[in-house]
Amino acid sequence: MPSISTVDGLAQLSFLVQGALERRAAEHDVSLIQTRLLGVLRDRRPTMQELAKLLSLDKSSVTGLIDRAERRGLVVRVPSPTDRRSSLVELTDLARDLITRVSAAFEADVAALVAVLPAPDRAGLTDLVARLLIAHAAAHGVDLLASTE
Amino acid sequence: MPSISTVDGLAQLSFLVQGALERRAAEHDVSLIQTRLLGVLRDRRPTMQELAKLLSLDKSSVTGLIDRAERRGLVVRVPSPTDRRSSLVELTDLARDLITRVSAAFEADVAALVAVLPAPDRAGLTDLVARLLIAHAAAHGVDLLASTE
DNA sequence: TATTGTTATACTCTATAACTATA
DNA sequence: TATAGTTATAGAGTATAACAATA
Repeated sequence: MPSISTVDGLAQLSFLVQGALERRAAEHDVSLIQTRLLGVLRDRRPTMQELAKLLSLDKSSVTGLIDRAERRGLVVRVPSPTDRRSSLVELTDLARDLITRVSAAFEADVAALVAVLPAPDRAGLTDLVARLLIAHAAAHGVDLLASTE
Repeated sequence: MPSISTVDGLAQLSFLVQGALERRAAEHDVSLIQTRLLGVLRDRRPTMQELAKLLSLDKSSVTGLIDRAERRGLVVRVPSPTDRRSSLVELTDLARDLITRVSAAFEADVAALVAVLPAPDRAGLTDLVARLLIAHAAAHGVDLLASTE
């Protein structure tokens, strides 16, 4: 059997998983970053500033990102009630529908990927991955990267 | 303990791994796609056409990608000896140096990530991931996605 | 005729710097 | 003065369509 190092294996797996997400998003004509945006907004209503932090982007990049998403009817800017300089960004129902469908397709992809493993091994994998993520989050603070969707 | 589903866990892990690669590449002013390009060229000297297939890009996108890489001294176009319409693309020594350093830093990142697991668990993870990748490659043909570097 | 690669064009995504309007 | 957000600008990355050169 071809031996794969831990590093190579995780790297290849990450390409596989990201590729699946990108493909499923593309089916609905959204990019990976737009998908991440929608995912982040699923349970938040941040300011542009906060969004920039959440996505690790410059504020001017967020302006463009939200402009395009708003033009497509996926998000709306709501004036902040407490600061007249500031806007809050929130999802539209259209976007909620969209991410629900993208998520479902993506989850099916990943489920199919791991379906080749017998159930006990699958459980073992899930456990090991969870331990990695928990240890990483503990070491680096709550990591934003999360929230696929 | 927070329970994480298999799908969510793999998705989050993939963001973590890709983020590390992207960060390390950025330290040397190369993008993720340029890094993938260099990785693919490490053991190949493909035509533009073949490169497009390997990277899942349109041929016109590859023209631009190679233009920019060539301008930076990372690759060269060599006339094909057998077809005067065609060029072969190959790495320069500069690029080999670059990917060696990016790879080393990235591998250290991933090694640090998995270092929290005891050795036997780490071995178990590697084995499970390898089995996933092998099964996937068998089902989908040799998958190009591979070749992190 | 078909294939290889480039060019023209258009759009997304990103950052830096300068700006406006609040605070 | 400092902060929130936008605009102007520049560049990477991507695709489609039309094209030139070669097969």
